[in-house]
Amino acid sequence: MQQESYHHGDLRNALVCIGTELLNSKGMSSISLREIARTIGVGHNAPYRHFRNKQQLLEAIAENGFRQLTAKNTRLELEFADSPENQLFESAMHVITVAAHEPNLFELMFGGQIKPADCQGNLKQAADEAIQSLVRIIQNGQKKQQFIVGDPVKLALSAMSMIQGLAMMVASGKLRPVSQSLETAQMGWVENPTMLRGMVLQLFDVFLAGIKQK
Amino acid sequence: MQQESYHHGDLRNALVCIGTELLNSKGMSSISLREIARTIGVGHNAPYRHFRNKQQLLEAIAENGFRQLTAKNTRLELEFADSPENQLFESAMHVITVAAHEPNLFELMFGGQIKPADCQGNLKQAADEAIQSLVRIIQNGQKKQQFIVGDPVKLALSAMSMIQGLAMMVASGKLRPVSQSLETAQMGWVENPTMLRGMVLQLFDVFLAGIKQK
DNA sequence: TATTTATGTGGACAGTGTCCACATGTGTGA
DNA sequence: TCACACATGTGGACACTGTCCACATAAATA
Repeated sequence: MQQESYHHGDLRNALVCIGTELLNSKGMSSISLREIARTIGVGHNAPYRHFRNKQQLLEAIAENGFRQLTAKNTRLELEFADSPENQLFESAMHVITVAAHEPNLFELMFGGQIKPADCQGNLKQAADEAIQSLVRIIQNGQKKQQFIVGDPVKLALSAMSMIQGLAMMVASGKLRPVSQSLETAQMGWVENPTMLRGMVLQLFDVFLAGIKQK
Repeated sequence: MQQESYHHGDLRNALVCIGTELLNSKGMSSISLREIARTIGVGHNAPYRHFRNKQQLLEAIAENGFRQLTAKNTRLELEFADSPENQLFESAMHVITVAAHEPNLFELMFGGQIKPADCQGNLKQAADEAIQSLVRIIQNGQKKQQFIVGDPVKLALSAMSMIQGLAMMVASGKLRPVSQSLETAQMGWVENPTMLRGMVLQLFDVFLAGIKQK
């Protein structure tokens, strides 16, 4: 399985791949370039042949994440071609699922560690494409007169805020589905996917009520 | 100004205070216990007399942040006693302002570094109080029949999602106010407070449309 | 006043990101 | 085919980090 040659052959990819795994298992604050290299079985300096520094590797990992979001949204457009509302909900659900299953990747992508505006090139482009794929979903809804008229970018940003907010609370473990009374309102964890989906549906309804064409 | 005595006198407070400053200026990933200690002018081990480890100091900083949010919300209830809608908007605006001015503190509070559910004691309590102060604002609106009926906790979570999402995008520099067409839709920075407020107002409208009593 | 307790100090250790000089392959032009 | 440039990987070094330890000092207490 392991090739013993001096040159790895596909180290850049391996770094992003193992980096993502380690990010998810060890967490944002304790991930280290050296451990990634060690895991791959390569010297602690090899990564520097492919990335200028640790930050650049993190950016590559995030870029990868954004591309997957875009791809998912594009697939959803086809899968729910007749219902932009479903496209929007499933898109949200997907982001939230990522937030629940890979909270550290989610935080890397949408947290402060990485500022797409600050870095030119691939990362910024990937992030822009992700937001544009959401704008397209909004436009689908407007064309079918299911969503209110208005600047689709603003609606998309609004939707994205809602989605991000939910995802963020899920990712950071601050949301709990069952909370009947004021006294027990608290931040907590969502135990299983079914509950998660139901909860998201409920909260999403409030947002949809604001965006739906009457 | 500086007392030269062996004992600092109020080191715990100084750690939280200077820690917050350094967090905001240096950023989440490059803040260090040793530099905080150095800045205060105390040995690199002194902090360990007040916090078990770095994580606990970070939690104390976050706790402080949550308490300030709660205090702000309580003040807003009085200031806009006749308009829960204003209470809600100004509360959101405040969170978003914190996100814009102290993005690192914001990220510490709402990011994955800290999980209130995991830590008992003061931090969890402070975080719960913050969310409950928002629930109270929602209830104010329901009492005045300005907001739709329904579980106030769910509405508050929904509002919080919206607010968090906006704040997150602002904090991480992924939001830009001017983006007319699909082609130019991108993540960018918000240049000034006036624009920020206007933009938040617009996006918030979508959410309010869903929560307002008709 | 004597002693316990709270608080601060310095040294040590393993681990980190990043720089450097050097080693080893791989591909290219003569 | 061969010499050589270039891409890629290695090990050593450095400053810095979080955390542990034993020790020092001040404050509180008996």
